[in-house]
Amino acid sequence: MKIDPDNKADLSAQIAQAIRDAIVSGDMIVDERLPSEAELADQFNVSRPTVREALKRLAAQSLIRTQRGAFGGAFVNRLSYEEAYGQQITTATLLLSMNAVSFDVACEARYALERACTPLAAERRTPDHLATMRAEIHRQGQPGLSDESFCASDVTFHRALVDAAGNPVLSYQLAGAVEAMQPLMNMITFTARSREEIVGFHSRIADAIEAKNGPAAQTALRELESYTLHLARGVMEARLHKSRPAG
Amino acid sequence: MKIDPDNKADLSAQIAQAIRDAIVSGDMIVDERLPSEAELADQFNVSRPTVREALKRLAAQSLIRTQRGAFGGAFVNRLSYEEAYGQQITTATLLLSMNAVSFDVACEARYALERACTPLAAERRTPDHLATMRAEIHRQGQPGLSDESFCASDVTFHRALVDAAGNPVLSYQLAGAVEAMQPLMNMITFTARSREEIVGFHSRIADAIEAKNGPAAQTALRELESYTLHLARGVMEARLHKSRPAG
DNA sequence: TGCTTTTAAAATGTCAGACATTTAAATGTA
DNA sequence: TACATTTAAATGTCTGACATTTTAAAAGCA
Repeated sequence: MKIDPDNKADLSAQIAQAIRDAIVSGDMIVDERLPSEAELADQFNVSRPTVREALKRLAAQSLIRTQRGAFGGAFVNRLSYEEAYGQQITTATLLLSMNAVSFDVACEARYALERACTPLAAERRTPDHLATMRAEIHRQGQPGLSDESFCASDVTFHRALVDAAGNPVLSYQLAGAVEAMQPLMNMITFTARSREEIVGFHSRIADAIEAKNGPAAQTALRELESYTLHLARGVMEARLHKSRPAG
Repeated sequence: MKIDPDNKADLSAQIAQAIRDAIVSGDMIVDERLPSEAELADQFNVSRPTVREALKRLAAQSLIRTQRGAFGGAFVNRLSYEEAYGQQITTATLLLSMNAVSFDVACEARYALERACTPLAAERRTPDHLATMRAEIHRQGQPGLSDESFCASDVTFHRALVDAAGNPVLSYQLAGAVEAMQPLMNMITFTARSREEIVGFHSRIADAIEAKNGPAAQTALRELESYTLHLARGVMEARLHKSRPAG
């Protein structure tokens, strides 16, 4: 594990990259302990603060975890699905907000991914998944539910649908797309009428999944996508008129 | 922007979180300059090295970039798709290798996501996308191509397919799944016969996309998935027998 | 001997201050 | 005016120190 002395980039970045490579390539295995900060500083011929900056970079990516005390140190971290979800969501959220991805594009991606899960979900769904979906549908029908809670319930419903596919990689991939869209969804104020419609779609989806009818679920999802887009466009238009009252 | 003095966690982690929140929530906008390290140190009542560790954490997530010199400093970074791809790929690769996701699961996820793109790709593909796909198919037919190059070409082909959908969010989502699987794919040694078959599937997919026939492309993808799984199982089995020659 | 308490050591976490390097603006000069 | 020089502000790095946490070993005691 060496660094290029001619490189102009930050030493801490180079060191982080060297260690990252060692981890990703499998040279360092899960739970293996890295040399202490002092030892790393010696190895790379840098000071301890520089090494620490490098380690913090890796910690930010959940590649390592640190433990204080004697026989503590930095250890290669087993990346859990939870941590991966978190990073995925942060990245997706930023990507959506900063690149000003349109609602249409995000919506399209989300439902396309979700439809990819439905055939598997229809095949493999457990009573647990169905129960979660039914419970959320029930909650969504409650009057007095805030828009935020309605959206949160919506997310839970769709996650249950995705999880029903029984493929953690798909769940991980979709977590970002679905959760990153939540702020955008929250901007939509759901009238009683639109909630009723959405609950209808959800019921159709749950029914289809229960009946192991993948294509029916896909059709319902497709219609839900159209409806969501329709709602969003209404909101955008209203906002546009509001900001230009003369036009 | 404040931190909890009673919190036991690393100060640098808390500071990073505070700044991250400010960025994600939109309190700090793209290209806005953060206070200098010295000023941040004052604000948070910590030393400069601690602030620096926090900033390195954010830099590792591409949330900020730093610039040296007068009027330099840390700036809120516009997360580019390229950077997001990179992080996505690193995370997905680790997730696959560390959690020992089976080839079957990864394969299933990849093709499910890819099939989600095909209807859009069939609708929107440009001559450019078709040309890329054809070029890669041609390359894959060349004798003397190494397995690594064959796999790389395979990745390029599938990325072109995904990009043809014209939805950057989908492209981003899939980059991880497809590229993270490459090391696993590289383990498979492709015989002349299997290459021929794969090229056949690829041609069918390209033809279907060109003909704007989404369902046909999906069918071909489904068969390609089965075939890939078949090849992989053969390799796994051979490896198993090799490691237990007595059995 | 066996258990509990104390102690010491090793590691990370934090701080202070200094110097090096880079960069762009401000200044001076032909 | 155009170019070279200076200067100031910021990050990058180093040294050395102290604080805190944690564990293992040593010491003390029944």
